[in-house]
Amino acid sequence: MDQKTTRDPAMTDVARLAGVSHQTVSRVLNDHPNVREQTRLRVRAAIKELGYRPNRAARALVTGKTQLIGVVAQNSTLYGPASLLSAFEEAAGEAGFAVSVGRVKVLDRESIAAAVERHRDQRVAGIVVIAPNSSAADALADVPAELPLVTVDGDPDRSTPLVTVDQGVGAYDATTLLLQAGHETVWHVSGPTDWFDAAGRVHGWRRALEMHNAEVPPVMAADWSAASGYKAGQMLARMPEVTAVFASNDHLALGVLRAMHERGRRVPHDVSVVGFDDVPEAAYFIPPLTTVRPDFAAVARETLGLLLEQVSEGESAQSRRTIAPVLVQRESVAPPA
Amino acid sequence: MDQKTTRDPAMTDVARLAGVSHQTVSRVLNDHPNVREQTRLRVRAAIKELGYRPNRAARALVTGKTQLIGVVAQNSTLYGPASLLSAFEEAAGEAGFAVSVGRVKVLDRESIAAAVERHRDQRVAGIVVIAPNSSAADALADVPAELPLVTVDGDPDRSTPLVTVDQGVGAYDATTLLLQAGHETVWHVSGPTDWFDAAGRVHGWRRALEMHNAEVPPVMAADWSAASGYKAGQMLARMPEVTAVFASNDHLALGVLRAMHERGRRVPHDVSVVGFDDVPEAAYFIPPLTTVRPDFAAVARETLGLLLEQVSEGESAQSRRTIAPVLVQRESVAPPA
DNA sequence: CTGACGGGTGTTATCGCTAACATCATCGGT
DNA sequence: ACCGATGATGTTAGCGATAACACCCGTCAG
Repeated sequence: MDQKTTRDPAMTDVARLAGVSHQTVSRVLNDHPNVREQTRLRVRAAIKELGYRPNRAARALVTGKTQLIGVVAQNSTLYGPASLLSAFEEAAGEAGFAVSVGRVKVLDRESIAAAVERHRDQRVAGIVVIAPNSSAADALADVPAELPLVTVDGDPDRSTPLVTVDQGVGAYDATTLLLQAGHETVWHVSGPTDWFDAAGRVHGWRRALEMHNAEVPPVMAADWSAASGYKAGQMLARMPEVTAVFASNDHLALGVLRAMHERGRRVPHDVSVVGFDDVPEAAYFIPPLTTVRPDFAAVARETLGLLLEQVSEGESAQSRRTIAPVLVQRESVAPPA
Repeated sequence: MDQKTTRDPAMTDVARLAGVSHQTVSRVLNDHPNVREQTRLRVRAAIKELGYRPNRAARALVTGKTQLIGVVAQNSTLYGPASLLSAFEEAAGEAGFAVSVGRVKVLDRESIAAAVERHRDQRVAGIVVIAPNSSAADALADVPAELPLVTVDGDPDRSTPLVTVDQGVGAYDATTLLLQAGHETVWHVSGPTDWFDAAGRVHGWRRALEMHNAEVPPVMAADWSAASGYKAGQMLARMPEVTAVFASNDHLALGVLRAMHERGRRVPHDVSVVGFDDVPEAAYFIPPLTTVRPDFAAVARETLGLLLEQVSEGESAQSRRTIAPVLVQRESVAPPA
């Protein structure tokens, strides 16, 4: 009954059952044109009957190509990167590619290089690096040019193919919303300054202020955590002239919200707050947070597209794609009192 | 200068350079004992000089085995699952295995079966399924028995190899802490009842209450979100007899914290609260949250170990490993007023 | 009527590796 | 000095696919 040692059916088994050569089976599998319809059907039936599944290793060996994409990402559970990764895995899966993730503890040159090496060992068709800060971007210099590579959230000033959320536009829109509500100026609690995302948001915020001839207050630098948002919020809450705050992400915004609340400054009645990311909880903050929503699924799709272009055309297209985020208006913004 | 068409060096190239046969190179690579030290060094040098890297496809073809592990996980950004996945990828990477992640939108039988099929197409050495609820666990019946499989966070009542956090112990400890602080009983805000994690925590909580002859209040069922924690918290805040709450995760706890705060019930002076998960922000909640910390890295290690055991021994060990979480005491627990 | 053409199919070589067996020294025991 | 055991290495045969070419057959133009 049990034939444990029975090996999986191979192409020749299918060929024998269908009464054709294995090469014809291969042609059916790869949709070659010159196969009679009747033969095609016979082969298909045999494949089904045997439960045949092509051996990717054999195919990779002869073609020299795999259907694998390597991703290098930091070992973090921050909402943005995690969502992006998740979306990318889904998009790649739908396109018939498997995704191999190489996690890295810190984004330094050495770790990234090692992760890239591991992926090359696997003969991946291409690599995606989520490189949100400059040390990560630096590490990409080591990647051999012939390996298809796309950077996500990387350095906008570099020439590698890059897909990123348009931080500037998102921040500009958020800031403008606050100014148009009537606020004289908008304060900003920023993410870590060596992150491109954070830098881009600072830039967009400043541009909006300048565009409206508003005073540009000093940037409150923080990391991405609610804790640091809270600290920054405590300072802002003490300053009566602060009536509008744009936080670089929703967790920072949460910290600000809390600090304001503790100080008795009501949001949005006394102070308006806007975040960035639209984390799932944002709609349930008190008050529900107006924020900027990046389309991670779109970023993932574009990344995959750019990578596959390089894979098939061989050329490293010096290309860049930017995804505009949308402003999600909820209840944390109002005109100044 | 540019030899684009030059193919990667193969084993025979290394052999030629080292003046040995390709088989000897293979022996060096696989640490076979019968190779003279001097030869070994010569081969190593040649490998280095050529920048040779073994072709995994060729090896997989002849051995019939890959160094790939498939993971099936839900496409979610919940803290627990995301941390677990991240830790697993790291552990597997260190053990020389690549991880291919198959994301699934919903944990139903069909989606999971499809994801498993995709992994089988890739000839993965084994599969890990993060199966936190019963529909996911049901789907595992379809997985062929010969494929090494480990379930994480799965059904404790099933016979598949399983690694999981000891929800019962964690909940028991949390509840006991509150009882020993002097509270008459402890209320519980639970996660979705079809999740094994949530069920296990309910169980541990109830066991602790019964052990101490405390009254068992009705379970407040919620999902995992802060929003639902807030709703449950609003009810609890209105009930003066409620002095202690154990929430099934930190986000729920956050919602409870907020509801209490709004109602003017101070934590921990009037009401004590304990969470579960120890999310990074938990230490910065107001007040810093006492919670239960699962060791995701340990779960990942055990999962990998169990899987590799199956891979190498062929037998599907009917095994189960449980990781005890630790109670992290911060400032959200105090004796009743 | 014939030869060029092209659609449908089979045959053979090959990818880069490991398994299995073959070969050839070297060595210790009697 | 002979012989089998052992160690170090080479030789050969696949693994399961695709690529390249060969082949057979109609069809159609000249």
